[in-house]
Amino acid sequence: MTNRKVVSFENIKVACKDCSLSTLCLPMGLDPDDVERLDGIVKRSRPFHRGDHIFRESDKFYSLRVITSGSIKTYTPNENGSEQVLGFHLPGEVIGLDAIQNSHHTCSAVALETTAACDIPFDQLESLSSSIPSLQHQMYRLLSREIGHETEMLTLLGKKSAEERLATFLLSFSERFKKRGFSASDFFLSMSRHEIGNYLGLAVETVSRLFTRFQDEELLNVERKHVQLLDIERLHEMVHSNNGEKSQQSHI
Amino acid sequence: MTNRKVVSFENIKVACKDCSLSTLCLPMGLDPDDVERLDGIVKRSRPFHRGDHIFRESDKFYSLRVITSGSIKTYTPNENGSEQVLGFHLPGEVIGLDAIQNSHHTCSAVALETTAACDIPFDQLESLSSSIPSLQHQMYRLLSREIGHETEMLTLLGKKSAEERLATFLLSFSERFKKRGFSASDFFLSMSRHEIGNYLGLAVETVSRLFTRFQDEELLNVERKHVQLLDIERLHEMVHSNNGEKSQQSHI
DNA sequence: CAAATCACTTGATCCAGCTCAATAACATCT
DNA sequence: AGATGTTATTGAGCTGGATCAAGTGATTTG
Repeated sequence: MTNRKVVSFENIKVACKDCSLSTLCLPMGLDPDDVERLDGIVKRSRPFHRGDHIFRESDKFYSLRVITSGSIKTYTPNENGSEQVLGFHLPGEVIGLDAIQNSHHTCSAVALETTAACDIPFDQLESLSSSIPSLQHQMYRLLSREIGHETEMLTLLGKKSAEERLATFLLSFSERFKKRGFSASDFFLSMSRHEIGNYLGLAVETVSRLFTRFQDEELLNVERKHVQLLDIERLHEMVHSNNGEKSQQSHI
Repeated sequence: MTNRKVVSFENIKVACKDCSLSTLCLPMGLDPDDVERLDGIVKRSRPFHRGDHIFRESDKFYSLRVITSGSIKTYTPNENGSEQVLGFHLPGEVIGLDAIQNSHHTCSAVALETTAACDIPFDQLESLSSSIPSLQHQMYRLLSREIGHETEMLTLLGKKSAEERLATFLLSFSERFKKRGFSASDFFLSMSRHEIGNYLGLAVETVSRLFTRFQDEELLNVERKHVQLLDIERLHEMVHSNNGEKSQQSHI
């Protein structure tokens, strides 16, 4: 999906200050000196291939990961083999935040394609953030933002129709790709229909039918994983335009 | 109840070290000295009455709040007057964490009954946490735990049946009351059926019918807001016992 | 106190999205 | 290239929970 030309993997690590993601990632808003110090604790992990796990639920938690290229999904495995997909993550996004609370991962993360990540040992990050107020601030914001995202997902799953869910999903990717310098209207989704459905609380068949319908309505073209949004405007309306339904209110 | 020597009569504040919630709240795991320092920035806010807002969506964010008595609900108002209930909060729980990200509240909080709260100015908390590593750690854990909670809600809303949702809801209150020294099987719910339904992604009527059915099945007695759980065991089974359905998996 | 309002319950009906089933399009392997 | 497995699409029919409608208690108001 994202052929970022970060030379080659293995040993070469791009310094944070030279990384194209620095405006999305932790260094955001830090002084150059502080970025340097942060850089000192960041490690580049080996590249992951499609299907490789970055971590698994109940693994001991050592470090946060920042995706640098590729994409991953996080999910909670259930006892019986079913799962709930929690999110799809693109370069610049931090995963593992849920694991801070008790030093164990509460979800699993798996690469959806060839993926590289930076590794930030949390204990070191923690002490570093004690001495760099803006880094601490950045961490608080990051965690808070994650809460905000999940809150939006709660509304999506609690109140929105299937069509609104898929539209929201597509627009989210559109914006995130755009923010990363890719096309907002022409991209590849690295996950399966099944995973999309699971994430959105819908059956695969529903997702598939919606794609077909959106295409019939000339909202987009879709060919397997390749999506071209033709009418982003109308997708937005679909999402915001009042779910204006029954005004579900719960008076005090 | 030891009073600190603070100005007004309304501002009589129990010191953190003497507060019965200290094992649930921020001071958890802090040295006495550090609790003292934390105590220095905590203010007791005026009591709120049923229906009073603690804060509203888009209000400027100044401080986190810790409920000390009573209960509140948080919700995101939609343009059209509908809303999504995000959570119900009991003494010892911290609200406002979502607002750190951009200094504005992203949800509203309203008292469900007469409620008191502590007020922790966030900028002061932030600088204090720079100099008290265990407080910083506690903050990271708190934020991470919130992410974990929301993650569980995502699974609830994405995959669970109405009956599983209500059972989960009841058990959550049971445990939280227990942790606060109240009965795990006999309690009052401060929110309406409507609010429960909104929170769980269900219609009021469904919630009402489920209460009736649970009562018929001798899982509980319910009389308006008064709930007595008769078979917590079976409620647990209902939740965990595999939703053993169709093993929704999304293979990579 | 009755009247009005609000919260909850119960019944009847409906429908969005699920399940089941068959087929089609790819992908991977030998 | 063919065989096998996986992923996506499409159709048909079913169902859990929503919606609509009516009634019953509580609670508040005058």
